[in-house]
Amino acid sequence: MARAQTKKEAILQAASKFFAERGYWDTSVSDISKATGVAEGTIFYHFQSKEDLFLAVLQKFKEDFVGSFKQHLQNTEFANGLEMVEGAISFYLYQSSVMEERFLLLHRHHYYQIAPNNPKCWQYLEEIYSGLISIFEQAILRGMEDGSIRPVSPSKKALLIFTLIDGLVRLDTYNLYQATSLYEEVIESCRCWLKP
Amino acid sequence: MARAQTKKEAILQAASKFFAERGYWDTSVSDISKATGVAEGTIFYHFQSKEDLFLAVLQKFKEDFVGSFKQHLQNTEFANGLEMVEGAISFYLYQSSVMEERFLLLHRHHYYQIAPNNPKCWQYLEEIYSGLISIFEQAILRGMEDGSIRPVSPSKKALLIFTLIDGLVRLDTYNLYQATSLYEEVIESCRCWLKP
Amino acid sequence: MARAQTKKEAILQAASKFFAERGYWDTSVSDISKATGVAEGTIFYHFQSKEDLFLAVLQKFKEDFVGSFKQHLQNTEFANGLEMVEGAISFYLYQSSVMEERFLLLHRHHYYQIAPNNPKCWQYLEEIYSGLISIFEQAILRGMEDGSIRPVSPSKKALLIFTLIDGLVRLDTYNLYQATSLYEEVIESCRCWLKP
Amino acid sequence: MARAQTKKEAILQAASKFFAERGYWDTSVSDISKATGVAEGTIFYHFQSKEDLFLAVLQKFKEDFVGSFKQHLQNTEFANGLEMVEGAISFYLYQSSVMEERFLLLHRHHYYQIAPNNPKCWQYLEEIYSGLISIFEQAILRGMEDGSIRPVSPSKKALLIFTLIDGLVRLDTYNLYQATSLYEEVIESCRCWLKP
DNA sequence: CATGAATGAGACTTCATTCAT
DNA sequence: GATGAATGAAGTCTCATTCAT
Repeated sequence: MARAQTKKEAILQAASKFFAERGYWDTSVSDISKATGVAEGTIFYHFQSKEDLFLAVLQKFKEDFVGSFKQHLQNTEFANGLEMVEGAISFYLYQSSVMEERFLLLHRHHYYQIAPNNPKCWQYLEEIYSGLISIFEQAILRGMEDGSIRPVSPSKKALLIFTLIDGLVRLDTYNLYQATSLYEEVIESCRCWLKP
Repeated sequence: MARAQTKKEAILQAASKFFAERGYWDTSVSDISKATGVAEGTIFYHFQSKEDLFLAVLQKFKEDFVGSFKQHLQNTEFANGLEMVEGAISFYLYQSSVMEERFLLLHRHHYYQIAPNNPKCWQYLEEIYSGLISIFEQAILRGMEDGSIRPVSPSKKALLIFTLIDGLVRLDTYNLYQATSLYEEVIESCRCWLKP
Repeated sequence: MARAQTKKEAILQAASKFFAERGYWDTSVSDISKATGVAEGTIFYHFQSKEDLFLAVLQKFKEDFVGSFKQHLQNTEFANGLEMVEGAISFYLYQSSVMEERFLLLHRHHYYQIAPNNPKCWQYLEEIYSGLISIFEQAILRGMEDGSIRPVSPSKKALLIFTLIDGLVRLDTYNLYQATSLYEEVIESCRCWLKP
Repeated sequence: MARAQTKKEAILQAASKFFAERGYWDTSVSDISKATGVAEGTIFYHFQSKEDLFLAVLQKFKEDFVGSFKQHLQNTEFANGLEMVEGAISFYLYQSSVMEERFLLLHRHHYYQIAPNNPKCWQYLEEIYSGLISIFEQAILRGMEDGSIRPVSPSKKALLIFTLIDGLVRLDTYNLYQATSLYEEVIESCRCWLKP
């Protein structure tokens, strides 16, 4: 993690870590204060409220994660659309093993306690999910164009694929199943859905 | 919801509802007390602690949900294993539309804050998941025997199918996507994985 | 401890033990109920309140302890008054090493929180102390008559001797000093006060 | 009592008074809050817990009382060691009549419920007692050197003398006996133990 | 910009006591 | 005689938030 340049950044970083690892309700403003060495008052100087801080963390997460995902795929050469889908799956599963923290933040449930009464939270959440799903959708579209993928409903299949791999990561994060060990099976199963 | 016969049942019912809808941390014992008309002290007379109450809710959920699922499949005639898999998928998705509360309880994240320090919570959680997944596994095994399903790894495919539909229900519950509208697509996709 | 014949006795015995070992405030009626297998309601059937139960324990203590002390001295032959004083000291220190529980009850401070508002508690307490002190006083009187003790104020010296050995037992009970190891020194010191 | 300069001091003073007069268990944090006009939350801001507050009170007591005792003896001229012992006895008995509160805190039993599980409490307690006893021990040593006291075991006699006068103060505080009226008798009795 | 003492509402929990059975 | 479910007041403690500096 890059060293924070300002107190505001330090707060954001620590909050990110705590919210991901312990969850929203189990993280106190005092925890963040102690971990950063920043006074409690200062946190409320930079962020209107704890909820506001959470939203800032969520926004940063959205930009970082969805952005880095898109960028990775743009910087990589894929022979065709099918391989791009597989590349996206790989990247997602790989990220989950090296950056568990990020996924914990995504899979924590606290959104759904804040979101119903907070349009902004709701908006970020939708943007994250549709951002991720659209990545798969576009890969499928490309595959249909280049013939590596048979004619399917791109949006529906993208949704299914995303749901599948996100669900696996979740089971993994909770230590219920060593789901990522299913890597070959997952790739194979998705290929089965898409190949001509 | 059936009217509770005893105060203990009433507490259990109200706690179930609150934990599912609001989550563990956002439900106070006082909330349950007010909703049931039972004194706070009475709740602690019947349950050692709030966490103990949560465990009782979880156990009841396990017995009710996994039990009713298994029973439904036993009471229904299926032409072959593949149809049994599809029946299980249908039942799961149907349940999610009529008993949203149950799935909210299943998908809440609070387990994962309690489970690490509470073996019993962990045990219930594992039993719920392995109970549900084994339902699919057995249907696949039957299908492989009667030839309606091609040779696959039953445990791996069962895990994938469960992950897929459970993930869809989750997105639905959160109102992110009208995932159950994908019913036909899901059935078709799973058939693609299994048919000979 | 003799097995209790009635529930009331069982309550009294368990309460005695708990009040001595844990103190009044750290003993709950529920503790006594669990330890005896007697229902909580039953305790309040036999004793008006927790304070009332405490008073019953105190009264029993008074009768048992002061009584057994007096009896021991009556049943023992002493060559003269001085030896009787020494015998009383021995008995007190010996009791403290074999029946620590009794002394804990005596030395616990809770009396002084109950006594100010409860004449009965006050009365028991005075009776216990004056009972014990009068034992020493009478031995001194006997010693002055038979010439084994020089002329002193019996009441004052009795009070000093009692204070001394009771204080030592207290330090011992608290594990602050191995006070009973001072046995020889104590006997010698008291003899110094009394010998002709 | 000096007027408190800060809220923390005010809390400490009020806690001191309550713990001494009513004891630990019969003093609630709310009592201290009401008596000082300080919010309950503030008490927990300055002291981690009620037990922590008690420890702070105990430490202050140790420093104040043992310190002022030692200082008094240093600032007073004594003809010899025996007179110094008598001076210490006088000071102790005098203090008990003018600063009853201090002795109540010392004689309360609550230490012995906290100390077994709290090394710091245990340490303070030992320091208080050994501090007080060593005062008498040093006076005896001086007396043995200057010949005003006959050869005795300084540590054992110091312990006996302390136990005696501390026990008397306790009986006095509890209003069981007007023990300080025994002043002459006590002095005479100790002299009997020590004089050549 | 930043601080940290102070707050008070509300959290979980304990417990002596009551009362219908 | 005996029970145990039920109570509610009171306990300790947490925490997001405010405000004077």
